[in-house]
Amino acid sequence: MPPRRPTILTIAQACGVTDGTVSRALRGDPRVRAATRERVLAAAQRLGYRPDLAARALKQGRSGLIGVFCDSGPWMLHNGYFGRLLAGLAAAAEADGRRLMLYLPKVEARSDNPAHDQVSLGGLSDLADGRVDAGVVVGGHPPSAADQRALRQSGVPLVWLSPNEAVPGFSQLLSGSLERSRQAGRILAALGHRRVGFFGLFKDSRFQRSSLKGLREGLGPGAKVLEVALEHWDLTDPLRLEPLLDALLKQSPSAVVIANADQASVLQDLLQQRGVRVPKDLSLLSFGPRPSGQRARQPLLSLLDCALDQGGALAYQLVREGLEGRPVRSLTLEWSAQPQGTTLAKV
Amino acid sequence: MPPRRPTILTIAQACGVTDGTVSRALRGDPRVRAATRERVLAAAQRLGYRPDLAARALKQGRSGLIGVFCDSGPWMLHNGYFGRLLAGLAAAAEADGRRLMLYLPKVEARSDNPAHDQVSLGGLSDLADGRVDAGVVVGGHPPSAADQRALRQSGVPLVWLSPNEAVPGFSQLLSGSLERSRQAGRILAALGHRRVGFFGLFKDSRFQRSSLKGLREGLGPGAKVLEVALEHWDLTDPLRLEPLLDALLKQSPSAVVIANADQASVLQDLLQQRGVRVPKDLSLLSFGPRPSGQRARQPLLSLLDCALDQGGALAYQLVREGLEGRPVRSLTLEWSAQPQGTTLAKV
DNA sequence: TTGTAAGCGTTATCAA
DNA sequence: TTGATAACGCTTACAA
Repeated sequence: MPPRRPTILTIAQACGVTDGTVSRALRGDPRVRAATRERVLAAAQRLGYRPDLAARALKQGRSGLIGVFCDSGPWMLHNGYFGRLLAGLAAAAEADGRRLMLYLPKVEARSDNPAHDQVSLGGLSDLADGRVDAGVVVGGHPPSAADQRALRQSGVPLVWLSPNEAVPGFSQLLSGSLERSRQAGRILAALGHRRVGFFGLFKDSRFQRSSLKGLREGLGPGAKVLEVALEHWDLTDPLRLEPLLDALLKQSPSAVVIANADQASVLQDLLQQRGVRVPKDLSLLSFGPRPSGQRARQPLLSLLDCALDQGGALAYQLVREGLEGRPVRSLTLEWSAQPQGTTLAKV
Repeated sequence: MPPRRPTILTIAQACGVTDGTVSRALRGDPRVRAATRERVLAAAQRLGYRPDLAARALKQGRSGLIGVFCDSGPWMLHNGYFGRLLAGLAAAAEADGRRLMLYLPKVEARSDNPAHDQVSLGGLSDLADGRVDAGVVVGGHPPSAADQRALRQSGVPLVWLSPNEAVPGFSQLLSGSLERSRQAGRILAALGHRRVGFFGLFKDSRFQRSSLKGLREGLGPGAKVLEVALEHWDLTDPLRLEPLLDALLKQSPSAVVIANADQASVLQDLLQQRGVRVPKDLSLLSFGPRPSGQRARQPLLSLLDCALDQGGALAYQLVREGLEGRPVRSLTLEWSAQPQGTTLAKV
């Protein structure tokens, strides 16, 4: 048996005081004699005491933990977009004395213990398990009515980090797909482009619809938008992209807007293989931080950028507001007006 | 005031039984009458009861949480290597009914509350705050003696995910930089390469030393290894890489081994700009999963791959062993023997 | 300035 | 089969 870790009572006995006094001394309460405080601190040091934050959380009713639910699995952690957002969120939380707890949807149901589902459904409403003070939901799936009810009832303030869904009653950080696409449209219109391809994701998804809407608005009347919708999360598989690209090229666009920057890299390579010169024959414009492996590309992919670290901090700001009981509200990520890169040309 | 969330006692009163009985009913204890159980379950359902896992953890002495300490900050989350490893770890933990809690080193010290440091040092030994059953440390910094002592004393089993450090007394998942470099050397030797450049990181770091050692062993006697050491974590900045690359090229290697695959992408671009034909003039070999934006490259970067998701699962395996009190041990990541890609040629 | 004691929500032991 | 009761480690009125 390993010796149990020292508690506040261990120290109390070592110092000949009671646990209440030790607690006060450790927390810097002024109502304790200087000599006593020193004895207590010395003993704590000597015994290697570390406060049990779980017990403290139970007593105080708050844990200092923020739950993060990644609704489409762990791959989000190393995704260029969500990963950066999460990193920003984590940094902001940590700087404010809170930590992140990860909740992932359950891949396979564990049915070995019949009571287990009562404990952990492995779903969104796990955020109401009493361990976190607030939650952040990252991803696009709209929550089920039951989950929404459970979470609303639990009183845990939630922030949604969704592409574009509007979840009533919760704070949200919207990705701004409408606004950024509108900006892209304006930039291309100014260069004279009238036939513009759009490489997006999932036909008729909210993301796709708002992107197309923004692009059309930005381009202005009379312009033609050629839609491509990849029906799969694997955005960079050349085998999936090639037929879509070839179909798009047949419609001879003068520019292509690509929702994902990693995907844009792959398309650059496919275009080169086809002898399509960028930006002479075709202009390219994409979004997001430049993929790290792409920084020496010639020509350099033009991007509308977004400070995703700051986006994460913004999400944390909403979390704080929720914890303070302030009313819910929505923020939208800001995308830079100037596309940096060299894959844009006049038509 | 929002109504407090229902507890086990709320249910007990609603059903006219005691809290003990409710607890038993909910947890599937056979020593409870079927009729009672049904009444309890119905009430739990109706009231929207969710067990407070924090309280349960306090009582049972284990929380089902694994602490993850990222020793060089949140950027690790979206790093191609660590991010994937973490994702694998998270998935394995979740499948086993445990969740991950993130610990990041504190960016700036909070000195507003003098007692705060007693509570949260923002360092490695925070893993002993009583909230996690075990910890995973990801990164290369060797732990301070004080941290090691604190953690050993706390009894929290720890697994180190380090490039190559050996931390005595703790389980480790080593990256296998020695073995993979040896494999790379053998492959190049078989193709006749005798002058091989190595693009690594931090001169005289353990990582660098073991990589060079493995490469030399694999190449065999008489071969010449030309070392390049980037002295910065920003691996893909073209401005930093260009002078190093030019210096290397002056020594006319016939092949270059590049430790990081993102970096290799940038180097591919820089080589193309310099008119160096790959693999005709220079063979390239790197490690790790192919960066997603690079999948349509011609020629395709040759890589020794490693299933990092499985690596994460392996790390979780070590965590489990620690929780079960089994002795500590070290595992090493396995790198595939066959380099996939087309940037290798005979000399 | 310190001690006492209640309680956070749960589980577990012992009686009944 | 159920009820009382004592923890788990900590905080915090209230009393002394």
